[in-house]
Amino acid sequence: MKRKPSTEATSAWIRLMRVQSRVLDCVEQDLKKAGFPPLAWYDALLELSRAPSGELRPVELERQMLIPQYSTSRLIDRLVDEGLASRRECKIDKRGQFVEITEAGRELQKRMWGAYSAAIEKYVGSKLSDADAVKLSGLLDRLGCSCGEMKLPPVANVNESTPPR
Amino acid sequence: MKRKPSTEATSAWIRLMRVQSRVLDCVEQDLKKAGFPPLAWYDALLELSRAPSGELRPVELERQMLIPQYSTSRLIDRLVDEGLASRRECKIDKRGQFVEITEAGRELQKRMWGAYSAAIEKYVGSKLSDADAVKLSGLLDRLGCSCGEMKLPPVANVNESTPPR
DNA sequence: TCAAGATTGATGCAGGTGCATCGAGTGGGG
DNA sequence: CCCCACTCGATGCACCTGCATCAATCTTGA
Repeated sequence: MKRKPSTEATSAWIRLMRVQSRVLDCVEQDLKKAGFPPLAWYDALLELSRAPSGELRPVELERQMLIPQYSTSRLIDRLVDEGLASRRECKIDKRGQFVEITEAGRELQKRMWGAYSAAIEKYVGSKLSDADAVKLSGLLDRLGCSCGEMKLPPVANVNESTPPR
Repeated sequence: MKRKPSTEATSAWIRLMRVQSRVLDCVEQDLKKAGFPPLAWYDALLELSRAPSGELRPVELERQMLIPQYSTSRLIDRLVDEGLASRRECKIDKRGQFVEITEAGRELQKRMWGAYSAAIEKYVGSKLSDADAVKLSGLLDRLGCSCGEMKLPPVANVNESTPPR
């Protein structure tokens, strides 16, 4: 009789899986209904817009977003196709390149934040007091910071002008 | 200055997304490395094995698993292809059918639970006290039970003979 | 200096997912 | 009884993902 994971742990696991997939679904649906592209585009545009001169190496973007290399490569393709970013050659390392956000990209990112933040409020903010949100973050951090080893910023300086990291 | 979602809520949202994707990834990887199929197969086999006579209507399975209809249909295809389940006609409603788990299916489900439970312990159980796991479950439930309207069972009666719902 | 190995980014292929739609079958109201 | 609306499950299509691998370039160390 090993009983490896406690019933409590198992229950938390199940809820983690189900709740995030439901909530993510809801948010993505809201964005889509508002005529916006998927969240991944927002994340990429945000990272680019944050970067010193609006440009990043694909490798950097990849590390920020925690997605595989080929996935980054194709996401950039799509952004470029839509005129939201452009590829620029990298003089110092001819293997590499820079990806630079365009004005259209910056603008889309800002417009998306409107719908995105509304969705976060609707599906998360309105369900939890700030104190509970902090508790939840703390518990989640305990899970996150070790199966991989990425660090999220301590507790985030987020407001309407500098959206989420 | 609207500041719709508090920074606390936004931070919780980000962590929810990132942590679950990391943890899920880890668990799926462990299963794959142990030579098992994806978690979705396990979930389906579990639901089938729980059902009164080891069979369910696809529609039921769909509702249990919270996945779209076409997805269920194709998942069943794969299970049947691998001999883990079989389709049986439904006499009372000729549109429908029953899906019945096979012996091979039941056996695979049990073997997978070994690897699966070990992964849950590794990535969740070992990171959280039971009390914290309960807190986490409670907070997650507050998010889950309203963007859709499914109810997870109150807190789960899970042990080594009756794996997670 | 040069070969071996590591890093960057792209891509062919197989498979999975979402969307729309279809055909078969049911069932309820006129 | 029949027609219309609905439910059940399957499927064609486009797209997206993971995996393996590639070519180009950089770096290292003998």
